[in-house]
Amino acid sequence: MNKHYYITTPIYYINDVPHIGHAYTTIAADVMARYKRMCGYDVFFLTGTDEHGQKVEKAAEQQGIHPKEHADTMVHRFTDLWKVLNISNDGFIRTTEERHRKVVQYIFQKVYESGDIYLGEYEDWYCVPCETYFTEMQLVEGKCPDCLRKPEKLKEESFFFRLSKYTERLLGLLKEHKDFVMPDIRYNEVASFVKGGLRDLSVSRTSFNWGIPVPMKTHHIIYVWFDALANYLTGIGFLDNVDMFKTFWPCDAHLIGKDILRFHAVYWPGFLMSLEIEPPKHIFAHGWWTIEGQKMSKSLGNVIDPNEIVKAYGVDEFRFFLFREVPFGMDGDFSKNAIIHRINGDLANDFGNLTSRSVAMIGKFLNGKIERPEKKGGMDEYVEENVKRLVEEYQKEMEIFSYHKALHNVFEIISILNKYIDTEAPWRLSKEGDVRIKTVLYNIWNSLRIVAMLLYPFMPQKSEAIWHALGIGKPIDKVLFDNEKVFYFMDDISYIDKIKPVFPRIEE
RNA sequence: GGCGGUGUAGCUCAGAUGGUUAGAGCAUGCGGCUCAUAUCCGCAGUGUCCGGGGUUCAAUUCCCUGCACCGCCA
Repeated sequence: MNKHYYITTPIYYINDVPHIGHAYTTIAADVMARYKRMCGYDVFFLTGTDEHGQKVEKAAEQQGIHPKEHADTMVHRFTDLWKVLNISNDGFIRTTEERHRKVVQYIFQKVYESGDIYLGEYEDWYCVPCETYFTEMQLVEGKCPDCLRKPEKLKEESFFFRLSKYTERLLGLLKEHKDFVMPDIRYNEVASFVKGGLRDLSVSRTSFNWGIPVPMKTHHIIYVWFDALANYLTGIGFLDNVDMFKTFWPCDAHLIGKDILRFHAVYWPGFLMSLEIEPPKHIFAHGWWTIEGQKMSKSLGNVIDPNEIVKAYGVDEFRFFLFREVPFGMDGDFSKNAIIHRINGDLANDFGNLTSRSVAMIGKFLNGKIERPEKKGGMDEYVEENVKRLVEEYQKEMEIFSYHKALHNVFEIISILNKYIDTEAPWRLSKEGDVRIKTVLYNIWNSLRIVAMLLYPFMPQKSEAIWHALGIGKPIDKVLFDNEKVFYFMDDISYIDKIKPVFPRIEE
């Protein structure tokens, strides 16, 4: 029985222009997917697009095309970006797919039959000039918060999900699984929200048509979260591939932005409880990125296209920056200065230069091949022990999505290696004809090989490049973590010598 | 308004069941090496640990209170 791992991103709204936030969640999931594969797991990594709703309907109408046609065009903005960002997703789901329609209608029907969905009336405020709906709470002194005109009250027949019924069970779930919602701050938020009592949830609309019809009343459209969340079931074959579904469910981790926490941590397990399906194991909510210290917004015009960032700095550099700069879970700031700083400091100076000097020394002092270590001394033991220790730390941190700390441990190794070289001065050992140069360069070669592997989930291409520089031919993405985390001698390597910088400095 | 969080070096942050010189990275200054991408290594700092009060032999760390900022909810 293989180990399995199922990780998801949210499905992104097809009308949105992909930005750094979309890239962030997706890369975060990709990092974990790659890490878990390396650890020998059979991974299913799912992402996709949410293609229903009024906005899509309207956008299509304006262009005089069918909403599906509109979606078919727009979806490429996401799928193309995932190619650029080197995303290794195993599945991609679009809510307009037939397999999804079946699942959503099936579960709606089932929940309805169990009595957890009932027909009621939904009240809402609608500002005609702004063409926007508001809840009672959003109104400013009874007026539209945007134009301050008086909105009209709309009453709409709607199906409701009996969420209130699940308050106690949700509290139980939270109590038993302290890591159901991560990080801790988010757990507390969810817990206090549920403690406050839950209201039933409107799960259908009659005010637009673009969506999946309610099976027993087809002029009702199944509303956003009921439709969207179900993608996590559809994506792994809920109705059409029962074996696969059983293999991967319950989901190991839903990665999301903090804005959609409640839907994932409260509504979703509520739906699943009604369906008698196990809830996911973890919901991880990450923070937001500001741009040059400012909130990202269309009106400020500071929304950056991730494609542009990649063009300017490189994919792996971008991927690395996102998780090195800010603890995963917290908010962060993306600035030109910060990314250049990270690239020059961490990647070019510390790591890249370490790689350069190491391979150059193997070329110069050992004729391009590592040799079996002969004699130990100096920092040799210290280096091996610490690499071992830091690899273990790295693994612990990766398990709990502490990417930032995991990377910190990797850079600790890099720092030790730079000191090691300085202390042992292989150029001196060489001049003196000391055989220990074999040991020192063997240790450096091994440590670097391990470092490249540790960085692989974050920087797949650069890691592969470094393995090549180390003379290793086997593809890094097929490697097993446990086999590679130890020091070993390898005869079957190609000639190692000076290389072009893997991470060139960026001149400011 | 309710609940929760944060406030530590120029910047970003870590930290201690209370106890001798409060840490890291970056930035700054000085020194060293030459294998290396003018990279790397070493040394040097600097701090009213938000304000006030309390408990204690001893608080930046615990308690109370005030201020500021942030998050969730209403």
